[in-house]
Amino acid sequence: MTATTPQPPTKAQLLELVAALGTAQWQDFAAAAGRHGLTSVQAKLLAQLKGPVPMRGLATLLVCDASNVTGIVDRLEARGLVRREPDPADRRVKNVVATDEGRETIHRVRAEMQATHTALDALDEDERTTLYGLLERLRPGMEHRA
Amino acid sequence: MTATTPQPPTKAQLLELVAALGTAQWQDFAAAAGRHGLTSVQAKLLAQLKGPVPMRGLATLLVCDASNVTGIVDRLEARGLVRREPDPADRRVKNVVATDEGRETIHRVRAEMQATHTALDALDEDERTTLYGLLERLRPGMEHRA
DNA sequence: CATGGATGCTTGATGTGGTCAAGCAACTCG
DNA sequence: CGAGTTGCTTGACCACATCAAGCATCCATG
Repeated sequence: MTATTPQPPTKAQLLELVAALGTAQWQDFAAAAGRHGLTSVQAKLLAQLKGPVPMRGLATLLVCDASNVTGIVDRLEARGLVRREPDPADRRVKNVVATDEGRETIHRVRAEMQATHTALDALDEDERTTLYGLLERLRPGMEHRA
Repeated sequence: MTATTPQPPTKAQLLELVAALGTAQWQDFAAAAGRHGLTSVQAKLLAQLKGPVPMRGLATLLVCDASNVTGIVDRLEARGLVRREPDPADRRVKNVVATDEGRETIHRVRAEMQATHTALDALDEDERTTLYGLLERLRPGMEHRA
């Protein structure tokens, strides 16, 4: 059942498969976030905070309106997972940083994505390298969206 | 450019890459749907309708509450993209079917996912076959989520 | 400088998507 | 027949998405 397949998959099939996987991983992420009382969007925002990020930057990263970020950060801040601090260089800007608890929480969420982790275990190192290489070639084209 | 890479990617890196690709594809899908006046969820529902599907089935497919489906189908029906028809075998059930316009619309949405299509063009047939095989091995583990 | 235009953030209005609890109609099975 | 189950809708409520408006601050140009 290995590659004796003379039939390469349709672009549509491949597309569908990528979509299914993306969805599955997203569900897994959302479920893990939910166990910690976070919505998936809140968790996604938290995941971006490796350092201080201005509100505007978060809007860009999340591909949404800036006014939207205000509310999400409000709720995260209310739970003490995130802090707004003034930017020393520009008083308009508020930089968002994860608190210790915030970092801890998002770390756990990632670790708890069991379905995704066990799925990846199905591949050995060579296969992962191959997959990584192929996926990386797909990425750039996805990004230059208008 | 075959496997002379001695460094296999971390699971975390691979995971992140899959997530990024899934997000990019989703954005592409949402944008295409938006151009036709549909939200991404509406388009996703429409994409499931290859035949008649009961409301309950849609809830399962979309992994959400049945009460949620009511509203989404309401809005699609108001635009004439979808119809509710009674199930001959069970009068409780309402089967949702896409209208001609609905099928046409979702078909166009798929076709307009330019970023995704051009990304896939970066791979030749062999690579697509390889990728498909690898991704398929990932899928089952993603699905048996509780 | 001074002032006009950009930029960063928040607020408010509005629509959609998500949950849950409750309700009704219809099926099923003892 | 009657009790329980299932399928769908409704209503209440919150999160998230957009847009338009507003305010503070920055910046560039005169």
